[in-house]
Amino acid sequence: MKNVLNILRDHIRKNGLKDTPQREEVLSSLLGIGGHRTPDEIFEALRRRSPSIGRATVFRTLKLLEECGLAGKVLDAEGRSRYEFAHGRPSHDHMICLACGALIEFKSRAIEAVQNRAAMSRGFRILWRRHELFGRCRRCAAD
Amino acid sequence: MKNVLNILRDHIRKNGLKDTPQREEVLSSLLGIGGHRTPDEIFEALRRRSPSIGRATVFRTLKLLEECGLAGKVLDAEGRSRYEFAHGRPSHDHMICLACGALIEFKSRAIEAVQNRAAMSRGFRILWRRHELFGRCRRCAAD
DNA sequence: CTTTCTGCAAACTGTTTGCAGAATC
DNA sequence: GATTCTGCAAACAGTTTGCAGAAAG
Repeated sequence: MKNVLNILRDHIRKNGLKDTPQREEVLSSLLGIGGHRTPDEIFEALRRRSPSIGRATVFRTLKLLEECGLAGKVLDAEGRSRYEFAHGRPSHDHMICLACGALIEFKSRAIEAVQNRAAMSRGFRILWRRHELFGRCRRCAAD
Repeated sequence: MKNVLNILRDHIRKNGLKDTPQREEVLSSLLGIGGHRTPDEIFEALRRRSPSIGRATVFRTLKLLEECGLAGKVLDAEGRSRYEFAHGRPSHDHMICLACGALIEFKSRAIEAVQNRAAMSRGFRILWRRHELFGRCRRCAAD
């Protein structure tokens, strides 16, 4: 937790930005509630502790966290963005249950290898990936 | 072309819907302009031939085409939806150039195999997939 | 002649932006 | 003190919906 905060603070200092309580609160909220959250979920969670926080600040801060690698963005089945805490976590893919909304992470070296090979052969340089499987999780599989 | 129209007509009849010129025009426009298009691009293209067409009709019809398997939806880098003509085409993945917006399709049996294996082992049933690589295409690779 | 469809405008959702005052450096 | 940040409200983009009249079956 301390080191994560420091990553944020370093990024802020290096870029001549300002260290504000709101920015640290958004980060700790993202860390605290865990999982894959919409900006609004994070906003509502924060609002309980700091009722004066604004929705725009949450959006702006999540973008900032994304820039310094502390947060990752996933698009859910409807194209809404969801953020997850991302630092130090290997890149991973998602299975998204259309029935209950569960987000299951998985990772596969094999997929990355194939991605890299496909990109290479077309002269394409990958900057980031979106790999999401939509369907039904084990619990919802029995319709 | 004839057979594609018939797929649409069959779907319409089977579901007690009505066959309208607008619906056939949206389909032929999607076919005609090709590629991956936003609803608005299709709307504007159609408007040149049929100035009275409404934006809502295009949205409603694209959803209809998706239901009968004639159109597929991809989310672009910003999360906007783009449609492509889909009938009879094997499922495929996309590389999206962040510099010029080019959409490159590719397909890999290996990726599908890994996807299926990963899903299977977690009791997950895949209904559809989203697999998009974002980066720079060959032409834009030299920054 | 019943039901569905269209085009329009208004509503809605998720996100961004302009601004005046507050906080940080 | 200069600059950045916040919270608010308004703006915005993409998409959906309610409705009255038009078209299809």
